[in-house]
Amino acid sequence: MIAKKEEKRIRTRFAPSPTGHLHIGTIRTALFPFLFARKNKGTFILRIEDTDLERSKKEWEDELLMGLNWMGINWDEGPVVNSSNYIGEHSPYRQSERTKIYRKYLEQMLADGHAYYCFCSKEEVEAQKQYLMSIGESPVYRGACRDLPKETVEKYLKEGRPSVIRFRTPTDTKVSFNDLIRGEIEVSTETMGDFVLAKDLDTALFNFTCAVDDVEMEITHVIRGEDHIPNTPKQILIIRALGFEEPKYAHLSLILGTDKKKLSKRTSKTSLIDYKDDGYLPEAILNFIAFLGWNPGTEKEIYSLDELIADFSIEKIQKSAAIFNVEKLDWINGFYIRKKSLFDLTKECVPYLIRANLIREIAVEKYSIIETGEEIHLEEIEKMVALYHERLKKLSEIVELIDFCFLKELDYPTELLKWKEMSNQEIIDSLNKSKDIISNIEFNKQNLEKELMEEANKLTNRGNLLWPLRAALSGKKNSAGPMEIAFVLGKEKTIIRIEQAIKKLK
RNA sequence: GGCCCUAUCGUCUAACGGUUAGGACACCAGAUUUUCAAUCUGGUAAUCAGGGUUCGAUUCCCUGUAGGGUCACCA
Repeated sequence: MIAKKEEKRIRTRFAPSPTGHLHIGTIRTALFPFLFARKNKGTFILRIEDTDLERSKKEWEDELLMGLNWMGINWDEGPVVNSSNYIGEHSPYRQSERTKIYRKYLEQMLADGHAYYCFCSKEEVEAQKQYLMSIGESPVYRGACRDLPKETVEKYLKEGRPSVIRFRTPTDTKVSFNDLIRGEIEVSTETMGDFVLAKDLDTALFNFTCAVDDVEMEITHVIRGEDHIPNTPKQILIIRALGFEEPKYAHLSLILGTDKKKLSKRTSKTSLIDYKDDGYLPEAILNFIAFLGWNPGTEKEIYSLDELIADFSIEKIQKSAAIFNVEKLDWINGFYIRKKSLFDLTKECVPYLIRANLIREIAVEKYSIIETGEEIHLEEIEKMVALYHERLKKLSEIVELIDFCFLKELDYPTELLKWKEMSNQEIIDSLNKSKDIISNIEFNKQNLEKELMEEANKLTNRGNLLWPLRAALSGKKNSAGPMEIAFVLGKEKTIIRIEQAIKKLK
């Protein structure tokens, strides 16, 4: 059955090159075309632009794929997977596997005169550019090879002279396109010159491969970073020379660091992996990144991926660059952590505790505490995590927050036990009082709370009882409350810690 | 240097040409509290500058300024 021809289904692509760590800004240029495709029930394509064999590495591609997967940005098309390496059913398209396609179009352009061989040396080209720059003109190639007689070209080729393939850019005309985000953009062909399409028939370069693939893959909307604006007219020219119609374009602004420069390692972490390791949740990063340059026009700010898809629209994308502001990311991350179930949160915290050498996994949901050798079940760790569920901004912080729960003896200055103007003797008395109460009650949360607070309320300042106790139990200036901690620690450990503190004071 | 893009609180941003220029993060103050968070309440804080167009410009136009991108046989 022949399907009725409907209006073009939307197809977008994300076309990264695997030449380094997966940048947080790269995630954003993946997210927007993804959202646009999903919103419009279209197709989202992943195309790895690895024509630069020198710089492209498999490890970077792996990191890229894992990162996208972690964020929930999945692509729809590509060669069917036959290795177990991928989580999705398709591996991405790779330009390194498409040289035949590029060759075909290159030959076509050479044959119809849209492209030509150039035999100028790098030095000649460079010198010309320097000169043009010095007289205030666009530094572009305007070489002699453009109109080399056919016979000369063939002769040179036969001689094996080094050459490249250039585009015969139409002179003295303008290329314009309607950017979906920025509106009309017009560029004169005089400012681009005859740029290089390929080093040779089997080594096509970026502008050419990109243009060819966008039409070959029937991309309807090219959504990419602002840094590609200058490439767009070139690619449009190539596409038209090939006899196709160009897609629509939308150029996203860049993410800037706090120094208002392109986000770089100088001012913050830049790779997604670093954020992941630091304990940022994918849903928080997603929410934050989406709102850097986009908003729904309402006051709703918390968005899941599905909600983003539902409300996404290209018109709401901001034209200006946004500064990456970690404080807001921290806030959103804390928000998502608070929303997480305690069980899930605990499971995500465990790897951090293991990495910090506080515990070691010995069986499913069972661990041993490194320092004491004691066995501990996930449920008990859960109680510790619960103490800080509301305070946590990123998962990695859990280590410094609950490390005291796993230690045999705490190391802290005696000074810490002192609340306001208490004397040593008063602190000892206070701790003894707490110890008596804890020793004599039936040990549970309610009793702890009730008896200790009752005693504290008798004093002019509750801190006189509660501060020394809390400091003795946690060894920290800031922590959760003493009753909560005592309950998590258990009766025996609680009493030992009070005794240790008293000993310190004597 | 040429070309291109951008410009609202410190930051992310909202505002059919008519609003006391709104919200969020951060910050400050208060409430709560043994501490630190969390939470609640309140507050400080912005239309880059100069010209137009208009009865009226954050909004439209021009110029300037500032910032960014790009000018590879990289992508």
